[in-house]
Amino acid sequence: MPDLDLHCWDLSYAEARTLQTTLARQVIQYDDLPEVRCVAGVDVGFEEKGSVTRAAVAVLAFPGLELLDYAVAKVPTLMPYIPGLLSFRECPAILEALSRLSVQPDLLFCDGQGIAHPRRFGVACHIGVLTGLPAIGVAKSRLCGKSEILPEEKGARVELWDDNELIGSVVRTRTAVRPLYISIGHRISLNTAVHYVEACLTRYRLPETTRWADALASNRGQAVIRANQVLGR
DNA sequence: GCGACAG
DNA sequence: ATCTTGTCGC
Repeated sequence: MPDLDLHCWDLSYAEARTLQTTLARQVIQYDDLPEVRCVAGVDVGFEEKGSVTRAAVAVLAFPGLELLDYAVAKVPTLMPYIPGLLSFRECPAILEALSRLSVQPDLLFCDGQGIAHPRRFGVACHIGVLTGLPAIGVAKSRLCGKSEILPEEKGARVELWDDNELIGSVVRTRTAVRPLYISIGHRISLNTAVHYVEACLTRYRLPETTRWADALASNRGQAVIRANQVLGR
């Protein structure tokens, strides 16, 4: 095993790509997760014209989806957004937020791709491998790969392929809305990943995990108040 | 050389 | 991602 500095984030783009290719071999692409009693969603936003990265994590009970815990972290932004290198920009803040949780999730939903990535190492894989947590990539748009036309009805699902590899699923979570791109992050199979995403849906395009994280990460403090009410404080 | 391109 | 209100459509 090479001596890698996994927590050095200000890398050259070439170094970052090489690290992705190396770490991709550590992704576990089959089901290796405990009984799922709580799931978490992560979301990242930016402040101060992008100089500050803000990450929010929301932990929900499963399958009830009640909010159990949450955490928000702000750290200086070190990398710009480069397609394919998103995780190097967002991971520091996400890891900090995860470390502040008092309830650790059994499964993590990440905004962005898992293995549906040019080097099979999107942000969901990066967070999964570094934390050891089972993780799923839940992206709102496509980074790479091709798929057949997706029917308009809720529940429709087609495979996402790239370079003769099955890298993800394109899933219609509501009728006539843009689909979600779901892929393996770590310690879970594609079918199980899609199963859990669908189990966290209510009446919206995004799973509740992501919706809670979005609300907590947004600038309006209303969400935090709501969170405190739910937590009984 | 010409697009494509998670958030 | 972010700047931002009301508005059109299923």
